[in-house]
Amino acid sequence: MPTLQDVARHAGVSTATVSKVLSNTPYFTEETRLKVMQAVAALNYRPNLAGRALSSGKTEIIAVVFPYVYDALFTDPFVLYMLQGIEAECHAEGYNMLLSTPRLTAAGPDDHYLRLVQSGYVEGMLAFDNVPLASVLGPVHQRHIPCVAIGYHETQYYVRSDDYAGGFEMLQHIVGLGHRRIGLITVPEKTNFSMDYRLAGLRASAEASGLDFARLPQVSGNYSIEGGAAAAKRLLDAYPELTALVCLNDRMAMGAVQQCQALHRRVPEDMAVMGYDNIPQAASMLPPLTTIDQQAPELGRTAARMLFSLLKSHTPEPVILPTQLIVRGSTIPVR
Amino acid sequence: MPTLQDVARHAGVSTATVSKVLSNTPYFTEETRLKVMQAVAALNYRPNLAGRALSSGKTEIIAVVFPYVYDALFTDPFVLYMLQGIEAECHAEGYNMLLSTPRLTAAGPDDHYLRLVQSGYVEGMLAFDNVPLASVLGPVHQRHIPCVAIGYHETQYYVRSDDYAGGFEMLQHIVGLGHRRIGLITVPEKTNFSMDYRLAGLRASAEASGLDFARLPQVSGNYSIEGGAAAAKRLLDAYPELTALVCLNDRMAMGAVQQCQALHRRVPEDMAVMGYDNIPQAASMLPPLTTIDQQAPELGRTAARMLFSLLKSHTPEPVILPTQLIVRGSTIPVR
DNA sequence: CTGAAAGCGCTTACAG
DNA sequence: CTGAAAGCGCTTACAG
Repeated sequence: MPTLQDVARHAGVSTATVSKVLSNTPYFTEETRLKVMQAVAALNYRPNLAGRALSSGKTEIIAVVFPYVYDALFTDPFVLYMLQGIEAECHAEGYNMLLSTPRLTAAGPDDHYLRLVQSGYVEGMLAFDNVPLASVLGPVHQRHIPCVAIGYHETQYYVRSDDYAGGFEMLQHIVGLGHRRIGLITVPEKTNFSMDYRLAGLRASAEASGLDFARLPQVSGNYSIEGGAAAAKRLLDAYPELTALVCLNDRMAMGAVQQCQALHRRVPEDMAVMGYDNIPQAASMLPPLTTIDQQAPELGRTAARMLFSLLKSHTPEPVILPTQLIVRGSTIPVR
Repeated sequence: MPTLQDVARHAGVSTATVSKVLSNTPYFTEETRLKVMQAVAALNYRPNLAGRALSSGKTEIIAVVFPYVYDALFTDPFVLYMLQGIEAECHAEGYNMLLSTPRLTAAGPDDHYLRLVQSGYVEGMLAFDNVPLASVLGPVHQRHIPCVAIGYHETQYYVRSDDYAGGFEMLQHIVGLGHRRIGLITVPEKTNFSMDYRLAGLRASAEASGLDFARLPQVSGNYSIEGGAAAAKRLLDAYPELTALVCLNDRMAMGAVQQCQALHRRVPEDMAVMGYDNIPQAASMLPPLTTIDQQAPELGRTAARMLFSLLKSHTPEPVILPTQLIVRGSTIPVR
């Protein structure tokens, strides 16, 4: 592969000149600029990023960190959806995404991750940091690597979706439709901060409506479609009088809808079902799913934008993205 | 951050010694080895990968390339599912994945991608190269970067799923259940090699069964759930006598099932519906979807294994992964 | 406006 | 068994 040296030789200038012309330093005559660009084109030169990284620290790589816990990472469409927003920004800025999937235990992230963080390879990090068990940010802060977190662990730069408000809105919608016999499909507490805040929003909403939250039947569904279906079955068996199921994510809601149909309860006529996330599939279910949009692509996009702002030595403000109620066919007024 | 120099000083040896000890070169006394390791631990040293990359070309990074065409990349669970297999191997080998998503047009991949390929940053590549429009491999071969392709473009090292056999098996199953009035939900030809081969398999199977393939009603569904639903509607409106719908992927099959239910055709009693891919959601639909398993995680895992084999200077054989018919509740014998 | 030279942090023949 | 030294391909004060 041709190097800077080759270009310099070909253009009859010094390597310093080539380097500066290529990084758009002003103060060059049009003539030398032209000579350089022609040599670059003639040799089809592209910079060796390892060389650049070593001398300047610029690698044009950011790490996107998704801790590898539960099955979420590779089965939740939400992940891919958020990645879409990150990709869009990276592409616009000419950066590459390095996908890091540390194994996370109470002792912290694994060694492979530590190695990456301290490798000098990544200019910045975007960390999905939402597991109460442990944060992935410790080693990042220690090395002073610019980082934006998506989640609730304490840190300077972060983006969050307003899960509390989303949870609040959710129950408000259901109650507004006249439902009072409401079953909740949740997840084990303290596995994910967002889920805990959604639940807190539900609780506040229930109390604001004069419902006794502690009395609402609640079963944990473990995130998946199957988990949602199983939870729905347990709820409906034990509480046949229910008229609405409120699920903390769309996948569990999908399972709940299927389970209702299998038990010959029509959705929405006999049972209102509501999800959370607004994953792409939610709109194309039958019936289409009422849900809370947490703007997954925008979440990723905003975090990426903040990171690039940081890399340009600005100090962006944390962002809490609003949620939005999306009413579709799976919820109608109670009969 | 501490450097090799720091470690050498701390241990009272040369940098060459530290470097060699860390790369497990033999011929060192237990004593110096110990001194080095203690210094490494004391300083919490981790190698700077840019330095290593520059001097040895080893970066511990492979690029995973998914061309950005259609909506597939960020909406198809299949992508994430395959990535899971790749991640597993990378993690085992201590490598990192750089996710590259070149915009692909007939003129080839975009400039950002070319820059990456020639950056000296990636030790090897795993390319999802399956779009007839253009290949992403040109610049990779030109720079002699070790590369394994997942797809049908011509290249030395590749992994494919046996789409032709899968297509064949598919129709064979449906015909074996006694169905003769079969509608096909496909995609536009020449947008994706795998799809074309599945279709070729269907054709061969039809002919082997004495069916006139050209006469089977066929509508293009454009990959998505909505596309599948719309295609199913057009088929059932025009050909109410159909008893089976064969869909070239699971997402379209999901849409087809929903459409059937919306039109009050019960699945599987009134209409058998079959998909292809065996994405995670297929098993948890209602009814669960009969499909062809193309072993997505194994596809990614095999490709990654081949690449690591290449990086160790072996010459792996191309692999064609067998497909497997997964019979679930969405297909039963014709009445 | 342009260039000589040092340096980023590693690895690797080559000597001994 | 260990080390001195060159070199990987860039960038960046510093001079002029």
